[in-house]
Amino acid sequence: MRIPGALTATDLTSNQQKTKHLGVRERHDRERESVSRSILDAARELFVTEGYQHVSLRKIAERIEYSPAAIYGYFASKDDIFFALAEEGFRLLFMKASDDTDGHGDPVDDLRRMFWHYYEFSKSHPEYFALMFLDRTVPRISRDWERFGFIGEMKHGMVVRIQSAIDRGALPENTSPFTVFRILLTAIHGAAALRLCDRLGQGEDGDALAHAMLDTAIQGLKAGAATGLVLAPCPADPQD
Amino acid sequence: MRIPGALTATDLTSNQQKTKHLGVRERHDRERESVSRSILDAARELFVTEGYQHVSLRKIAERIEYSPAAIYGYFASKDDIFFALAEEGFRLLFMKASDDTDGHGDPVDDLRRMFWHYYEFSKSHPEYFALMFLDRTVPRISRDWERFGFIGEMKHGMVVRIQSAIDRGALPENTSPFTVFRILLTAIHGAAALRLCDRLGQGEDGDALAHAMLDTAIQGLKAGAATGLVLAPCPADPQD
DNA sequence: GCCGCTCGTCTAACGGTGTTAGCATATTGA
DNA sequence: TCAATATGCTAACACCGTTAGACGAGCGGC
Repeated sequence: MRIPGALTATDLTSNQQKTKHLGVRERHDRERESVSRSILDAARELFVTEGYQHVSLRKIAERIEYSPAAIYGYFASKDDIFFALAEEGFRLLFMKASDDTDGHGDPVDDLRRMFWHYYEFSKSHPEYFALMFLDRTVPRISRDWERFGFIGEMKHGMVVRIQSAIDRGALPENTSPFTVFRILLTAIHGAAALRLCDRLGQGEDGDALAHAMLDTAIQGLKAGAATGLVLAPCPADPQD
Repeated sequence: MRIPGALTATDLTSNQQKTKHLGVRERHDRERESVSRSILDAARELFVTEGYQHVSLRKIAERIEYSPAAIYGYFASKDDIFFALAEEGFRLLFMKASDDTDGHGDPVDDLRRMFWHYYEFSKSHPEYFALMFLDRTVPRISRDWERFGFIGEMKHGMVVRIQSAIDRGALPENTSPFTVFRILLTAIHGAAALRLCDRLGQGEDGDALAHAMLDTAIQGLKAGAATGLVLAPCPADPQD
């Protein structure tokens, strides 16, 4: 067994003996995580270059110089690898979206930028995006929404920012921030999905479409298309 | 060789001899089409019940009581079967959308119903819809848009209806019907895709979201969010 | 009527997939 | 030193899309 980039067991033998048996399990855990990490890294790189569908466990195993069966010591199935990568994807999207918590400029512009990140993410990390929001072959992801607890926090943060924009006059007063969240996400998702699934007309500008779609939806909300309407907030969310 | 529902060769032997060699090719063609039809029927039924990804040529072959290899006499590849089904799907969507060419009631309502069909189609024919608008594993479909010539006609018909709605005051005068088409299609596509890909919150009402999204987009266009903006009409379309 | 020929189907296989069983081995704790 | 555990491996199972080659039925021309 070779674990690239990690200390081998023999390197630490003397240290381990000095400290009796303390830290042995920790080293084990570290080694396990190292292999697990390399599996995920290999899978991610292969997804980006070869495309989700054409990546096999054998290719991943070959890349990390392990046997295909060895992977099952770390992940229960191929789905589980995708699952772990999806979590990384959500953290990535969350980081991108939260690093410009402006909230002091034009509130409409704030709304726009908030959801534009979603579209940008679909371009910069297409494989992650497909995994998280498009793919119908990894069904468990939708059943385990709540397993990613931080998604709730992420959503909550955006709802707060939306409420702030409403308070600053960007949208009519009696507009539900949940509804705004849903509507704008749906709008930008439509543009992102059409572009990523290659369903635009030939030569059509996806960016222009996404921009126009977002503007149109915001304008529609501004005109009060959804005032008084409350699209149920996800029950899994903290009701606040 | 058994072709269910079709006359066997021996049944027609006497007739063929009476008319010398006339009609032999026609019978051949009929038989070919009958088998081809049964392949498509089996594939469609299996897609609906088992889901696109889990249908194999072997299952299709078993269903029609042929060997897997026999299918290759009718379709060059598994992709080609999907391709043929996609064409059926577009014709289906076209029929549904064109059977209520109203154009005399409320023009806004006319717009709404026009695109609501798209959403309804995504519910009534999810496998067709996924094939036509979501799936990223059948890449040739996007490269061969123009192979479905009638899609151009379909689009044209909708653009005409949109222009009619504009003329009747549903939207500002200097609004491009192409832009309206693109925007509303994107909006309703977002809702349909989120629902079909199972990415809504648990218990969230997809219909309500789709309705609100469509209304919001129409309201936004009404408010002039896209006046003067021309999202390039697909070059493959007849420029009119 | 007989002989090539075409056509359609079959069996068998190739190279691939996700996954599992069982064996070997190295490292652990006593 | 010895049993136990962990973790890798090989080999296989049951699939997949696809192809090569054999076989046989029906056809057109002689």
